[in-house]
Amino acid sequence: MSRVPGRVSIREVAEAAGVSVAAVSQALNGKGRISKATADVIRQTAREMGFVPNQGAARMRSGESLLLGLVVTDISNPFYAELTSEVEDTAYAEGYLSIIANCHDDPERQEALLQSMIGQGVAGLMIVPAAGSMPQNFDLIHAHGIPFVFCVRGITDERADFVGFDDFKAAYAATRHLIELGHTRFGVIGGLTQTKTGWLRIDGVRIALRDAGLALDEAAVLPGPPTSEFGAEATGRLLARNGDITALMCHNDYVAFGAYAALAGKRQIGTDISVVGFDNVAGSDVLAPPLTTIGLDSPAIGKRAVEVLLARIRAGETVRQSINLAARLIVRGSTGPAPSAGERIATVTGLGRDDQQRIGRKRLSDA
Amino acid sequence: MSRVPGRVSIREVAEAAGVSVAAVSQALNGKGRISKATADVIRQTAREMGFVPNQGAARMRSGESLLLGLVVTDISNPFYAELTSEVEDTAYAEGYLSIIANCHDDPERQEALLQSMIGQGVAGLMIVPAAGSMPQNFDLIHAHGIPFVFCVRGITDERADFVGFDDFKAAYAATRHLIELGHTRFGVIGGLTQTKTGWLRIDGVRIALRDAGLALDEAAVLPGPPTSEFGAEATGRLLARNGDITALMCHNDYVAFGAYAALAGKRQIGTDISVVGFDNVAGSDVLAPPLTTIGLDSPAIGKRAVEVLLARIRAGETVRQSINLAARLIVRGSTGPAPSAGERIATVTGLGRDDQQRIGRKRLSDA
DNA sequence: CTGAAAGCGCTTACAG
DNA sequence: CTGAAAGCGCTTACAG
Repeated sequence: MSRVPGRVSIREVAEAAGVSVAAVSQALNGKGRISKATADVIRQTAREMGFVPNQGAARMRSGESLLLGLVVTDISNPFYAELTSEVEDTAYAEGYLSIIANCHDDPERQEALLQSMIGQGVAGLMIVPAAGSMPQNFDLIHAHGIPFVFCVRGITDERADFVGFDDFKAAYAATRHLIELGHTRFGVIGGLTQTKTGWLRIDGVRIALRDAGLALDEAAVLPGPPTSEFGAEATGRLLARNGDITALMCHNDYVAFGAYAALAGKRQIGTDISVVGFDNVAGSDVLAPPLTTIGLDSPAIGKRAVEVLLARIRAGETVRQSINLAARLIVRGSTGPAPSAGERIATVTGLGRDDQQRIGRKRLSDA
Repeated sequence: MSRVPGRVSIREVAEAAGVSVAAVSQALNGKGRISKATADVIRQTAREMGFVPNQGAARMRSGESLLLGLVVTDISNPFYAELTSEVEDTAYAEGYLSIIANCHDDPERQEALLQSMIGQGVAGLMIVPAAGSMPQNFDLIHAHGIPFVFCVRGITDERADFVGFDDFKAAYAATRHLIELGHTRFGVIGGLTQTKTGWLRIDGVRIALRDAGLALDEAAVLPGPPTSEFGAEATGRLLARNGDITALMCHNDYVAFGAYAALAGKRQIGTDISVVGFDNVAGSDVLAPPLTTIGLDSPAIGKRAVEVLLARIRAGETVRQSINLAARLIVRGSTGPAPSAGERIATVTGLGRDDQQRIGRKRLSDA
């Protein structure tokens, strides 16, 4: 009925080559015992006829799939665009095609997507879990015996692998940097405490201070949404209540953008107060002063996710792993010596702006 | 063998619900004559059992597919990331899943991808053809009766639809802008003349000048690769041979970046010489001076491509269409009055840098 | 309104 | 080394 006239089946190839369909299947897949001569004839015939095996039929019979699924928040976000691109490249190199989709942080859409991907027969799934996802949102995948790996955002789900960044270590390193510049009074803004990422980043600051014999004033910790609006508001509150802080750790760069706005005309960033962001988003390097931040290597996440997934698909049951790639501190003009530290160091910037632009998207080294 | 234990088939649902497999199929697809009562029981049973229909099997029998394929140059390129994201969103809204892949401008990889996608049973394909693609590279798709649409880059292939930008009109508009500023001596650099895009952009300049009663000095037209390296080199040659030009049309922003480098210390951009780019890539708004360029609305391309493809899939054979979306001239500081025009206008910028950043990724209105 | 059966295009034991 | 047949999970005429 909707049978396409042009589509040639394995049977037609078999007839044209004068062999059985089994012979064609074996010749094309290099399996079974077939003489080299017959196999060559068959392959040649298949090529001439424009034969493309129906993978759905093959998958149905053999149970083997050459399809991987990836669900991210939003492909157009540069961070995920890079992750996605690398996932596709890595999967392709291993012979897999990728079904890719946006969930837009909507758990329901995420669930619908996952179900559709299962229906298409994916061999495995990579998921950046939508905000608010619960382990039971992934029951269907598990019931179907499909391996899956969480990326970037962790979910406490012992059935899946995880590949992400070490938020704790990154926050710890950024805090060390500020401590070394002589800062002792810290503020921390942004980050939802119901998320692991939110907690870990705050903990990194807390523990780094403790390890240096300093204490984090818990009144100067203002958790909240990861937005520039919140950043501005929280900074305003901090200035009113804890006006003596000299170091401001922001949950991410957007929160830091808000902090910049709130500090304008009140404090000199990099001199009176040092500000640190997280993510190294586009624009963070062209602020005045450029923002010190944490660079995350999103392609590395994508690559590792595919590797972990394929290992599980191919090896079957193995021990679950949680992989945290190190992030990189990018020191720019927004951090400087604490004002109390008498002497003023001339310039504390990492890469100049020109360097940043030249390095461009692939600016981060693999950790 | 590799039969997954958890996977439940339509037969198991039928047994559990005490009906035939045909009844289950009809109930789940809303086809055939089934009493509402039975259908409800069946649907409930299927849900409880976590039944997910195997689309490969369904496709094999019905010939209907819910899979679309998209091949772009590089998903991590922001332009394609936005296009890709919009394609996925639009396809999802219509019930389709998207297989997405990078071809990295490699025609062989493109062909391999296309073949794999056919094997997976895509209902239609969207392709940004790899540089150097020939119509015969798409014979396989055509032979399989799969509708396809070219995006962004046109290929002279009457079997496919096309959705892209109107390069000619855009170049024409940019040239008009410069003519209105009093420029009469133009240089044009970059763009491969074996590509349609290359020709159309140059033609736009040529015809706009002719329509204004001016002539383009063909000696000041230097086609070449769309890179900043070529931009710098070509600008150097132009300065030596046609030092009197006051307006420089660049094939794209990267070529313009090269022109900036070559002009440094020799001409004041926006005063001595006006420069126009194409694409509004990241960074074009933070140059000194910010670059006047053409903004392309990549999400609009993606959306239209899906619409055109679905129309063909659903309606079967209809007349082929070629859709050119208008681009938008973004006037910034790199274009100003021609130096001969006595009086100097204070500032000629479009959006300020802050506006640009605020508008961000979705900066372009749909044409 | 419902069920039994054929068949979509493959792969895989199983005979020869 | 090669072929005939069963069966993967669906949908669709076709009987009842």
